[in-house]
Amino acid sequence: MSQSSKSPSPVPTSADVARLAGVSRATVSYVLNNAEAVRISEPTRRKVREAAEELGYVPHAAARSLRAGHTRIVLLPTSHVPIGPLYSAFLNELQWALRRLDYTVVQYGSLGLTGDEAARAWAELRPVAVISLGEITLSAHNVATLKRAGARAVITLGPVSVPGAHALVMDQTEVGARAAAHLVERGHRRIGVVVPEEEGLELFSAPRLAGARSTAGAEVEALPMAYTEESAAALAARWSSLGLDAVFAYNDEYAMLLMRAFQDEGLRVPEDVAVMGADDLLIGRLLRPRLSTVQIKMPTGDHLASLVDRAVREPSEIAERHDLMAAVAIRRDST
Amino acid sequence: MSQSSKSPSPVPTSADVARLAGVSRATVSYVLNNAEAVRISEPTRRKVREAAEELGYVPHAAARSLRAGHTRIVLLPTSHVPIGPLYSAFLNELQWALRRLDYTVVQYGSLGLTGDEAARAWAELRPVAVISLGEITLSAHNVATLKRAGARAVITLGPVSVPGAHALVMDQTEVGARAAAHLVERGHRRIGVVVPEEEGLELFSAPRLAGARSTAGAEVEALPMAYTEESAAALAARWSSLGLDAVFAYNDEYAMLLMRAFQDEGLRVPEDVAVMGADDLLIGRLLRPRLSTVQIKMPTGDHLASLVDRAVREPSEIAERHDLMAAVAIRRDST
DNA sequence: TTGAAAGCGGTACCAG
DNA sequence: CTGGTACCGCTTTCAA
Repeated sequence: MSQSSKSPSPVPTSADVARLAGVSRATVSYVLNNAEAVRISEPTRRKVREAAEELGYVPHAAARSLRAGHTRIVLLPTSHVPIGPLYSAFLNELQWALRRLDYTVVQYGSLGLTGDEAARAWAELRPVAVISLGEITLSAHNVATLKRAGARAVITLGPVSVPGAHALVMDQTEVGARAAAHLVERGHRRIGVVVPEEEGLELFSAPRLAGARSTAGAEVEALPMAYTEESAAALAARWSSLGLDAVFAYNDEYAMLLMRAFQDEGLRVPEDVAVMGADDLLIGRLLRPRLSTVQIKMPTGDHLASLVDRAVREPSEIAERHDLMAAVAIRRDST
Repeated sequence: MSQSSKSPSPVPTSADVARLAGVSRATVSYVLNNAEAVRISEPTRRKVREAAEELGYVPHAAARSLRAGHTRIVLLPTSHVPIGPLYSAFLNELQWALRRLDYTVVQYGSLGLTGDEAARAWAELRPVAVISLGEITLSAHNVATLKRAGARAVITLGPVSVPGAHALVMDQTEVGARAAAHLVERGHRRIGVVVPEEEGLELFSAPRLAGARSTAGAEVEALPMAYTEESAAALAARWSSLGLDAVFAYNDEYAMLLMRAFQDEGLRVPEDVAVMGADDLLIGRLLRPRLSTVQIKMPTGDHLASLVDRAVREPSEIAERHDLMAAVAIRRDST
C-alpha cells in the first residue's frame, strides 16, 4: 500500500542516464556498448560515462536479450543427489569453462518433474543450449520443444541418445565391463556388483551393473548396499553365504567402506575376496591393500564446453554421437 | 535480409496463440495464467488452450519479468575450487530447497573478477537475492549496487560481515579453535596446522588456522601441503625435524592422506603424533586408528532457503547477523 | 554526430 | 466477457 510510486531509488535505467547526461537513450546505448558503427564525440562519451557512473547504472540483462532475440544461457539440469567427486569436479570444470566462453550457466533443479514439465520450465528461460546428464528422460518431443524455444543445442551426456539431440556418450556400461573383465582375468567367476541404495544413482549404477553382466565368463549378482557402515557390515556378515569370490563395489568410496567391513569381519582381501573400485580416487591408493580400480578418462570441462560452443555456433557441424569416455582397469593390491 | 518474416518456425509467441485461437493477446494471457480477476467463458478457454498446445507455446521468462519488474532469480556465485564434500552437499541441498520455493538458481562463476566487476555482472541479472560464500570480497558499495538493482537480500556466508548485507555467519575460526583446544586438552602443545596449497581454499583454511592460533596453551605452526601423496610424504619425512607433537590436518581428507604418510614413515599415531581432522566424514571412521575430528553442524539447506525466502519477503525482518554453525570435537583413536 | 521511434514478448488497466 | 493499448528497458534502423 505505502509502496508508492515515489520510492526513493527505483532501478536506474538508460533513460535516467540519458536525462542526466543530457542526451538521448540511443546515444547512451552507443557509448556504453562501444558501438563501432557510430562515431560519438569524446565530450559526449565522457558525459554519458560519468552519468552512468554516478547513478550506478547497470543494464538489464533480460531487456537486452529480449530485444536481441536470444540469450547466452546454458541450462544445466541438476539432480539432487551427490554424484561423487569425479563427476562433481567435472561439472564444476564445465561450468567454469562455459563462463569463460561468456555463457551464463543456470543450474536448474528438476526434481520430480516429468520430461514434459521439465522441458517447458527450461524452455521458458530460452536457453541457447541444454546439457542434460540424464536425471530427466527427454523424449524427442521434449527436445523439439526446447529447440523451438530457441535452443541451438540439446546435449545428453547419458548412454541413451534421444532423437534430435546431440548425444555425447559417456557410457557407464564400459566401466562395469572393464571391472568384470579384470576380475575374470584374475581368475574370479562369481562376482558381486554393489548397487547403491541411494536414490538417483541408478543413472550410473544400472549401466555399470549391466556392463558387468555382459562380460563373458562372469556370473554376476547384484548387491544392494547403502553408503553407511551398518549396511556394509550387514553385507559383509552374510558374505560367506553368498558364494561369491569377488566384488565390484560401484566406486572407490563404496569399495573403501566395504573393504573395511570385510576386514572387520575377518575376511582377507584379496585372498578371500577380491575388491574392485572405480573412479581412481586418491583414497584408493591410501588404503591397505591398495585398491584396484577402474580409471575413467573423462573429457575435460574445457573440451565439452568448446564442443557446446561449436554446437551453438554451427548446430549442424557436430556429429550426432560422439564418444567421450574411456575406461581402463588399474590393478593394485586388492584383486 | 532473407530472415524474412515468414521463417517457418520462429519461437511462437502469445500473439501467435491469439491469432490461431481467434482471440486477443490479453485473453490468451488471462487464460494461461488462470487470472482470477477476470471471467472467461469455457469455450474460449478451451480454444486458447488448444491453440497453445498445438503451437507448443511456452511463455518467455525474460519478457514476463521485464514486465513484472522483478525476477525470482537467486544468484549463487561459485568458486572454481572443489570445496569438499560437506559444503558441496550443503550447497546442493540449498539449491534444491530454493527451487522448491520456486526460485531460479543461477550459478555464476566469478573467477578472477574484482568485487566491482562481479557485482555489476550479477546485477545485470536483477537477482532477487545473492548468496555469497565469500569467494569474492564484497564492499559496502558493491552491496549497494546489488540492492539498487533490485536485490532484496544480499547474504554472506563467510565470517566477515559486509555493511548492508545480511551476514549468516558460518565461522570457520571456531573449527580451528575446537581442534586446537582438543589437542591441548589431550596434552599436546606444539601443534602443526595443515594449510592446503590448493588455491581457493584459503576461505576455509585461513580462519581455521587463525582459530587454532588463538587457542590458549597452543603453539601452532602453519604447514603448507598439497592434496597429493608426494606432498604428504615430504611433510612426513621432515616431521621429526619440526619438533611438533600433533597436527590438525585441515579436514578429514587431508588427515587421511597425512596419516598414511606418517604410517609409511614409521611414525605411530597417536603415540608419536596425534592427528585431528575436520568435517566428520564417513572415511574418518573407517581409518585405523579411527580419526578424531571436528564435527561441523551445518544448517540444513531448507533452513537457509527459508531464511532467504523470509529475507526476500520482508527484508527488514531478518537480523543482520545470525549464527548458523556450531563445531564440536569428537575424540576417536587418533588423538 | 545525435535523436525519434519501432519493436522484442508479456501483463494489466480501461473501455466496450 | 473480451479487445485495445500502454508500458517494462534496451537496441537499432532511419532521419535530421
